[in-house]
Amino acid sequence: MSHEKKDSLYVQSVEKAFKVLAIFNAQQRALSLTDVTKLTGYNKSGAQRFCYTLEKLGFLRRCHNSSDFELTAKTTEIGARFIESNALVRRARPYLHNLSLKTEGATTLSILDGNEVIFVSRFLGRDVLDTTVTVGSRLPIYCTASGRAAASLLDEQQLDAVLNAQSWEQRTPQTNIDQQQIKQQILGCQRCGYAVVQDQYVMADLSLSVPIYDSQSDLRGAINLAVTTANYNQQQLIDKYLALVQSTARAINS
Amino acid sequence: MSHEKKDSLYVQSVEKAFKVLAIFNAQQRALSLTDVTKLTGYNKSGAQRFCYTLEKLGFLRRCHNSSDFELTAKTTEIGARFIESNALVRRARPYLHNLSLKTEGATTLSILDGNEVIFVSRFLGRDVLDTTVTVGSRLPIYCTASGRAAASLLDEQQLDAVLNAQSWEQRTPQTNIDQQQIKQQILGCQRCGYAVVQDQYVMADLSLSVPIYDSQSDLRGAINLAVTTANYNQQQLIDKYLALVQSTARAINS
DNA sequence: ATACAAAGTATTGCTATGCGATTCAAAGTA
DNA sequence: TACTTTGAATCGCATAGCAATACTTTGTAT
Repeated sequence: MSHEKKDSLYVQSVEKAFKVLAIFNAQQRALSLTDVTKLTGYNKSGAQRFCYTLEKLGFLRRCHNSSDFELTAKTTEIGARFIESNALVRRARPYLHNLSLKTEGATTLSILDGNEVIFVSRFLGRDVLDTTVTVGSRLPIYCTASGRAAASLLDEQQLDAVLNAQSWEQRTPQTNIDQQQIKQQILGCQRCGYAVVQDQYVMADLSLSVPIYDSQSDLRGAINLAVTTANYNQQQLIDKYLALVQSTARAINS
Repeated sequence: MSHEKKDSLYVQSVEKAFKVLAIFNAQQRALSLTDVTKLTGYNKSGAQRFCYTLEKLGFLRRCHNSSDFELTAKTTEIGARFIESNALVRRARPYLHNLSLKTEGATTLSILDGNEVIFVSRFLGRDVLDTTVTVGSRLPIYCTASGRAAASLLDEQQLDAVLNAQSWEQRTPQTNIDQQQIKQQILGCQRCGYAVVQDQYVMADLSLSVPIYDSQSDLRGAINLAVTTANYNQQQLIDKYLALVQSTARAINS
């Protein structure tokens, strides 16, 4: 993160504040001041100042009956304005909704951001394991269909850079963490125009993704249809819905 | 916002950075540096410094083929961690999903934040006008069922304060902006335990809300079922679904 | 109960950081 | 080509943010 920014325009306090917000997550929902010092590396004064400021601004609050801090609903506001304003997201939404209704699967639009994709639109159908992933969730490239499809829009040099930066965790017993194999699969997506991934990020998840490139905004991403392995296998999914997902992507792209 | 904070713990740069992010919205998606100076009141240098910093941090980027700034998908990340970590949101999600599937309407969970509610979970059904509102959207109390239901959990003094702070816009030709009448309606919700609102925020929207209080976290909010006036009138909606929405709320509360 | 430890809160003086004025460069207009 | 407007870079100065420390509260062990 802080690559020796001796940059006179760079306001360090802003980075520090965001770093405090960034240490909160599902595993660390409630953090004391001393937790914050440990997780950020700041000293007591710094942690105190930034927590205090973020509390005043309404992005942190004290947990009920405790002096610990937690995120507030207000943290969702900034991102919501992105979602509401982004042309690609707005354009894609009705198509994704429709696709979810027709297939009863979960549909998402993701956008490539750095070495991961971020979910920016999501519709859950009947046939879906509702995991905790939501709009705003950041997911790796190597073990998600969305990630692989989006990454297939990169040239080989960019792709290598992105793959080198993956954390390569064994998320499920099935997760393939062989970088060379994944690279070949993504290059395969480049040719066939879609990615299918099963049991790689969570078990029982079977996903079919098609890349999306918005030339207007120069954003790379993918739309994804997720179903459960209880109801489909890979071939069935492709046979039944590949054409539909691809035509949805075409509609969004135009 | 900046109520004379001569507070030595308060880091003003953080506030300034968030203010820059806050000027972006659906109407103002792409802003030049001079736009930013005008909308924030900062001078050229300040606007430059904060835009530069936020760009480095990845929350702003340049629009394609332009020097204007726009929000990035990364802005959704902080909020996503709230959504993923908040106990109430996690608990409510499957119930809301179910309610949406059963009714084919759109369901939401909102949380009271200051003088508005914020959508923190949302499921769209078949029968729904997909507006631009999403998770993270901030909505007024006076003209939404969610807002009124949530506000019905406040005592009279708090309620008056919240109502006094509303902006009382005539959002549709039907919007009731009579503060006294709205107050009476919210006091009515307190007694009957639900709120029904039609055509107040957008036309053709018909919503039924029940308040939610999470004693664990001391959060006040509401769940909402929205359908279109094309398919239901108020009485039909109540007859058909009030009991279901109420039992959903009970399930979430326990 | 009392002493002790640990965590949170408040204060203060110092200086590095962020400030705004200004200059420089580029792009768009007439 | 001159002129206007906007964005990028530079630079001393003062103040905003810093770390140390003192104070207060809460929890724990004796």
